[in-house]
Amino acid sequence: MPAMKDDDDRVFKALADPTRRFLLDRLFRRDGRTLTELESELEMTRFGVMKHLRVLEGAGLVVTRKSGREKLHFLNPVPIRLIHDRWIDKYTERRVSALVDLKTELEEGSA
Amino acid sequence: MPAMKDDDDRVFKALADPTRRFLLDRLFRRDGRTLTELESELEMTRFGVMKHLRVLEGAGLVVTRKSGREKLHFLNPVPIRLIHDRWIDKYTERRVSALVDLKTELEEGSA
DNA sequence: ATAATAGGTGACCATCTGGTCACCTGTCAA
DNA sequence: TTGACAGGTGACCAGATGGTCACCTATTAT
Repeated sequence: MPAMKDDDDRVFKALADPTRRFLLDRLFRRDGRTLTELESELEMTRFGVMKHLRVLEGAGLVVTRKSGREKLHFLNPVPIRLIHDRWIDKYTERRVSALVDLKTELEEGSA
Repeated sequence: MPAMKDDDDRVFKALADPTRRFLLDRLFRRDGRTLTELESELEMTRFGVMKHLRVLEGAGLVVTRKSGREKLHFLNPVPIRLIHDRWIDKYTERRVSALVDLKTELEEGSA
Protein backbone atom coordinates (compact mmCIF):
# COMPACT_ATOMS: atom_id res chain seq x y z
CA MET A 1 0.00 0.00 0.00
CA PRO A 2 2.35 2.68 -1.26
CA ALA A 3 1.76 6.37 -0.73
CA MET A 4 0.39 7.14 -4.17
CA LYS A 5 0.14 10.83 -5.06
CA ASP A 6 3.75 11.69 -4.30
CA ASP A 7 4.66 15.30 -3.59
CA ASP A 8 5.75 15.83 -7.19
CA ASP A 9 2.27 15.08 -8.36
CA ARG A 10 1.59 18.69 -9.33
CA VAL A 11 4.72 18.79 -11.48
CA PHE A 12 3.76 15.76 -13.55
CA LYS A 13 0.16 16.85 -13.85
CA ALA A 14 1.38 20.24 -15.02
CA LEU A 15 3.59 18.69 -17.67
CA ALA A 16 0.82 16.42 -18.93
CA ASP A 17 -0.80 19.16 -21.00
CA PRO A 18 0.57 20.14 -24.43
CA THR A 19 -0.38 23.80 -24.04
CA ARG A 20 1.54 24.01 -20.79
CA ARG A 21 4.56 22.37 -22.40
CA PHE A 22 4.33 24.91 -25.19
CA LEU A 23 4.35 27.69 -22.60
CA LEU A 24 7.47 26.23 -21.04
CA ASP A 25 9.03 26.06 -24.50
CA ARG A 26 8.38 29.77 -24.98
CA LEU A 27 9.80 30.62 -21.58
CA PHE A 28 12.80 28.39 -22.25
CA ARG A 29 13.63 30.49 -25.28
CA ARG A 30 13.20 33.71 -23.34
CA ASP A 31 11.51 34.21 -20.02
CA GLY A 32 10.17 37.25 -18.23
CA ARG A 33 7.09 37.26 -20.43
CA THR A 34 3.67 38.56 -19.49
CA LEU A 35 0.36 36.75 -19.69
CA THR A 36 -0.78 38.91 -22.58
CA GLU A 37 2.35 38.20 -24.55
CA LEU A 38 2.03 34.46 -24.06
CA GLU A 39 -1.67 34.58 -24.85
CA SER A 40 -0.98 36.18 -28.22
CA GLU A 41 0.90 33.05 -29.32
CA LEU A 42 -1.95 30.70 -28.56
CA GLU A 43 -5.35 30.10 -30.08
CA MET A 44 -7.07 30.24 -26.76
CA THR A 45 -8.77 32.83 -24.60
CA ARG A 46 -6.78 34.69 -21.97
CA PHE A 47 -8.57 32.70 -19.28
CA GLY A 48 -7.37 29.39 -20.59
CA VAL A 49 -3.77 30.57 -20.70
CA MET A 50 -4.10 32.07 -17.24
CA LYS A 51 -5.36 28.78 -15.87
CA HIS A 52 -2.42 26.94 -17.42
CA LEU A 53 0.10 29.42 -16.06
CA ARG A 54 -1.42 29.06 -12.63
CA VAL A 55 -0.95 25.29 -12.79
CA LEU A 56 2.67 25.71 -13.88
CA GLU A 57 3.29 28.15 -11.06
CA GLY A 58 1.62 25.85 -8.53
CA ALA A 59 3.98 23.11 -9.64
CA GLY A 60 7.01 25.36 -9.25
CA LEU A 61 7.87 25.02 -12.93
CA VAL A 62 7.26 28.72 -13.40
CA VAL A 63 8.03 31.48 -10.95
CA THR A 64 6.62 34.98 -11.25
CA ARG A 65 7.46 38.52 -10.31
CA LYS A 66 5.12 41.46 -10.29
CA SER A 67 6.13 44.65 -12.00
CA GLY A 68 3.45 47.33 -11.84
CA ARG A 69 0.32 45.93 -13.36
CA GLU A 70 2.28 43.28 -15.21
CA LYS A 71 3.21 39.81 -14.01
CA LEU A 72 6.42 38.39 -15.42
CA HIS A 73 6.89 34.64 -15.84
CA PHE A 74 10.17 32.75 -15.52
CA LEU A 75 11.06 29.11 -16.12
CA ASN A 76 12.39 27.15 -13.15
CA PRO A 77 14.44 24.12 -14.23
CA VAL A 78 14.79 22.51 -10.80
CA PRO A 79 11.67 20.31 -10.87
CA ILE A 80 12.71 19.05 -14.31
CA ARG A 81 16.09 18.02 -12.98
CA LEU A 82 14.44 16.23 -10.08
CA ILE A 83 12.34 14.16 -12.47
CA HIS A 84 15.56 13.20 -14.23
CA ASP A 85 17.30 12.21 -11.01
CA ARG A 86 14.36 10.10 -9.89
CA TRP A 87 14.85 7.48 -12.60
CA ILE A 88 18.37 8.08 -13.88
CA ASP A 89 21.25 7.46 -11.52
CA LYS A 90 24.73 8.89 -12.00
CA TYR A 91 26.00 5.78 -13.71
CA THR A 92 23.12 5.46 -16.13
CA GLU A 93 23.21 9.18 -16.82
CA ARG A 94 26.58 8.94 -18.53
CA ARG A 95 25.47 6.16 -20.84
CA VAL A 96 22.08 7.62 -21.65
CA SER A 97 23.19 11.19 -22.23
CA ALA A 98 25.95 9.98 -24.52
CA LEU A 99 23.44 7.89 -26.43
CA VAL A 100 20.95 10.73 -26.75
CA ASP A 101 23.61 13.22 -27.80
CA LEU A 102 24.88 10.85 -30.44
CA LYS A 103 21.39 10.28 -31.77
CA THR A 104 20.78 14.04 -31.90
CA GLU A 105 24.03 14.62 -33.78
CA LEU A 106 23.21 11.99 -36.34
CA GLU A 107 19.74 13.38 -36.95
CA GLU A 108 21.04 16.92 -37.30
CA GLY A 109 23.72 15.71 -39.65
CA SER A 110 21.22 14.04 -41.98
CA ALA A 111 18.75 16.93 -41.84
CA MET B 1 -1.11 28.17 -34.06
CA PRO B 2 1.55 25.86 -32.72
CA ALA B 3 1.39 22.12 -33.24
CA MET B 4 0.02 21.24 -29.84
CA LYS B 5 0.16 17.55 -28.97
CA ASP B 6 3.85 17.08 -29.60
CA ASP B 7 5.15 13.60 -30.26
CA ASP B 8 6.19 13.19 -26.63
CA ASP B 9 2.60 13.56 -25.57
CA ARG B 10 2.30 9.91 -24.62
CA VAL B 11 5.35 10.13 -22.37
CA PHE B 12 4.02 13.04 -20.35
CA LYS B 13 0.55 11.57 -20.14
CA ALA B 14 2.08 8.33 -18.92
CA LEU B 15 4.05 10.09 -16.21
CA ALA B 16 1.01 12.05 -15.04
CA ASP B 17 -0.36 9.15 -13.02
CA PRO B 18 0.99 8.32 -9.54
CA THR B 19 0.46 4.58 -9.96
CA ARG B 20 2.50 4.59 -13.15
CA ARG B 21 5.27 6.54 -11.45
CA PHE B 22 5.23 3.98 -8.67
CA LEU B 23 5.63 1.22 -11.24
CA LEU B 24 8.62 3.04 -12.72
CA ASP B 25 10.06 3.38 -9.21
CA ARG B 26 9.79 -0.37 -8.73
CA LEU B 27 11.41 -1.08 -12.09
CA PHE B 28 14.12 1.48 -11.34
CA ARG B 29 15.09 -0.51 -8.27
CA ARG B 30 15.06 -3.75 -10.21
CA ASP B 31 13.55 -4.45 -13.58
CA GLY B 32 12.61 -7.62 -15.40
CA ARG B 33 9.48 -7.98 -13.30
CA THR B 34 6.25 -9.64 -14.37
CA LEU B 35 2.76 -8.19 -14.27
CA THR B 36 1.78 -10.48 -11.41
CA GLU B 37 4.75 -9.43 -9.32
CA LEU B 38 4.01 -5.75 -9.84
CA GLU B 39 0.34 -6.28 -9.16
CA SER B 40 1.10 -7.80 -5.77
CA GLU B 41 2.60 -4.50 -4.61
CA LEU B 42 -0.47 -2.47 -5.48
CA GLU B 43 -3.96 -2.26 -4.05
CA MET B 44 -5.55 -2.60 -7.42
CA THR B 45 -6.87 -5.36 -9.62
CA ARG B 46 -4.63 -7.00 -12.19
CA PHE B 47 -6.54 -5.20 -14.94
CA GLY B 48 -5.77 -1.79 -13.58
CA VAL B 49 -2.05 -2.55 -13.37
CA MET B 50 -2.10 -4.05 -16.85
CA LYS B 51 -3.68 -0.93 -18.25
CA HIS B 52 -1.02 1.23 -16.63
CA LEU B 53 1.80 -0.94 -17.91
CA ARG B 54 0.34 -0.75 -21.39
CA VAL B 55 0.39 3.05 -21.20
CA LEU B 56 4.01 3.04 -20.01
CA GLU B 57 4.97 0.68 -22.81
CA GLY B 58 3.14 2.78 -25.38
CA ALA B 59 5.15 5.76 -24.21
CA GLY B 60 8.41 3.86 -24.51
CA LEU B 61 9.13 4.29 -20.81
CA VAL B 62 8.92 0.55 -20.34
CA VAL B 63 10.06 -2.11 -22.77
CA THR B 64 9.04 -5.74 -22.51
CA ARG B 65 10.29 -9.16 -23.40
CA LYS B 66 8.30 -12.34 -23.49
CA SER B 67 9.58 -15.39 -21.72
CA GLY B 68 7.25 -18.36 -21.95
CA ARG B 69 3.93 -17.36 -20.51
CA GLU B 70 5.52 -14.47 -18.62
CA LYS B 71 6.10 -10.92 -19.83
CA LEU B 72 9.08 -9.15 -18.32
CA HIS B 73 9.13 -5.37 -17.91
CA PHE B 74 12.18 -3.14 -18.12
CA LEU B 75 12.66 0.57 -17.50
CA ASN B 76 13.84 2.66 -20.44
CA PRO B 77 15.51 5.90 -19.31
CA VAL B 78 15.80 7.54 -22.73
CA PRO B 79 12.45 9.38 -22.75
CA ILE B 80 13.23 10.76 -19.29
CA ARG B 81 16.53 12.13 -20.52
CA LEU B 82 14.77 13.75 -23.48
CA ILE B 83 12.40 15.58 -21.15
CA HIS B 84 15.43 16.87 -19.30
CA ASP B 85 17.15 18.06 -22.45
CA ARG B 86 14.05 19.85 -23.68
CA TRP B 87 14.16 22.50 -20.97
CA ILE B 88 17.68 22.29 -19.58
CA ASP B 89 20.55 23.26 -21.85
CA LYS B 90 24.15 22.21 -21.27
CA TYR B 91 25.01 25.43 -19.50
CA THR B 92 22.03 25.41 -17.17
CA GLU B 93 22.52 21.72 -16.47
CA ARG B 94 25.79 22.32 -14.66
CA ARG B 95 24.31 24.94 -12.38
CA VAL B 96 21.06 23.12 -11.69
CA SER B 97 22.54 19.69 -11.06
CA ALA B 98 25.09 21.20 -8.69
CA LEU B 99 22.30 23.00 -6.87
CA VAL B 100 20.13 19.90 -6.62
CA ASP B 101 23.02 17.72 -5.46
CA LEU B 102 23.93 20.22 -2.80
CA LYS B 103 20.37 20.40 -1.57
CA THR B 104 20.18 16.60 -1.45
CA GLU B 105 23.40 16.38 0.55
CA LEU B 106 22.20 18.91 3.06
CA GLU B 107 18.91 17.14 3.55
CA GLU B 108 20.58 13.76 3.93
CA GLY B 109 23.03 15.28 6.37
CA SER B 110 20.30 16.63 8.60
CA ALA B 111 18.16 13.49 8.37
C1' DA C 1 -11.15 61.95 -13.51
C1' DT C 2 -11.71 58.44 -16.81
C1' DA C 3 -10.80 55.32 -20.32
C1' DA C 4 -7.77 51.77 -21.71
C1' DT C 5 -4.88 48.09 -20.28
C1' DA C 6 -3.16 43.95 -17.52
C1' DG C 7 -4.63 40.64 -14.58
C1' DG C 8 -8.02 37.82 -11.76
C1' DT C 9 -12.32 34.76 -9.88
C1' DG C 10 -16.15 31.30 -9.79
C1' DA C 11 -19.36 28.76 -12.26
C1' DC C 12 -20.33 25.93 -15.98
C1' DC C 13 -20.08 22.13 -19.63
C1' DA C 14 -18.01 18.68 -22.93
C1' DT C 15 -14.65 15.37 -22.86
C1' DC C 16 -10.93 12.44 -21.08
C1' DT C 17 -9.16 9.17 -17.66
C1' DG C 18 -8.72 5.56 -13.83
C1' DG C 19 -10.48 1.49 -12.29
C1' DT C 20 -13.54 -2.60 -12.39
C1' DC C 21 -15.80 -6.61 -14.31
C1' DA C 22 -17.24 -10.63 -17.36
C1' DC C 23 -15.04 -13.23 -20.35
C1' DC C 24 -11.17 -15.15 -23.47
C1' DT C 25 -6.25 -17.09 -24.99
C1' DG C 26 -1.83 -19.23 -24.38
C1' DT C 27 1.64 -21.92 -21.51
C1' DC C 28 3.21 -25.02 -18.00
C1' DA C 29 3.08 -29.13 -14.71
C1' DA C 30 1.04 -33.43 -12.80
C1' DT D 1 -5.09 -34.06 -21.03
C1' DT D 2 -6.82 -31.35 -17.87
C1' DG D 3 -6.45 -28.06 -14.37
C1' DA D 4 -3.97 -24.08 -12.76
C1' DC D 5 -1.54 -20.06 -13.86
C1' DA D 6 0.08 -15.73 -16.54
C1' DG D 7 -1.62 -12.61 -19.57
C1' DG D 8 -5.20 -10.12 -22.50
C1' DT D 9 -9.74 -7.60 -24.53
C1' DG D 10 -13.96 -4.59 -24.69
C1' DA D 11 -17.53 -2.40 -22.30
C1' DC D 12 -18.81 0.32 -18.64
C1' DC D 13 -19.15 4.03 -14.85
C1' DA D 14 -17.62 7.76 -11.52
C1' DG D 15 -14.68 11.46 -11.13
C1' DA D 16 -11.11 14.67 -12.95
C1' DT D 17 -9.63 18.03 -16.59
C1' DG D 18 -9.52 21.73 -20.39
C1' DG D 19 -11.71 25.58 -22.04
C1' DT D 20 -15.18 29.38 -22.08
C1' DC D 21 -17.92 33.11 -20.25
C1' DA D 22 -19.88 36.93 -17.24
C1' DC D 23 -18.09 39.79 -14.19
C1' DC D 24 -14.49 42.14 -11.05
C1' DT D 25 -9.92 44.76 -9.40
C1' DA D 26 -5.69 47.36 -9.99
C1' DT D 27 -2.43 50.18 -12.54
C1' DT D 28 -1.23 53.46 -16.21
C1' DA D 29 -1.76 57.34 -19.67
C1' DT D 30 -4.33 61.26 -21.33
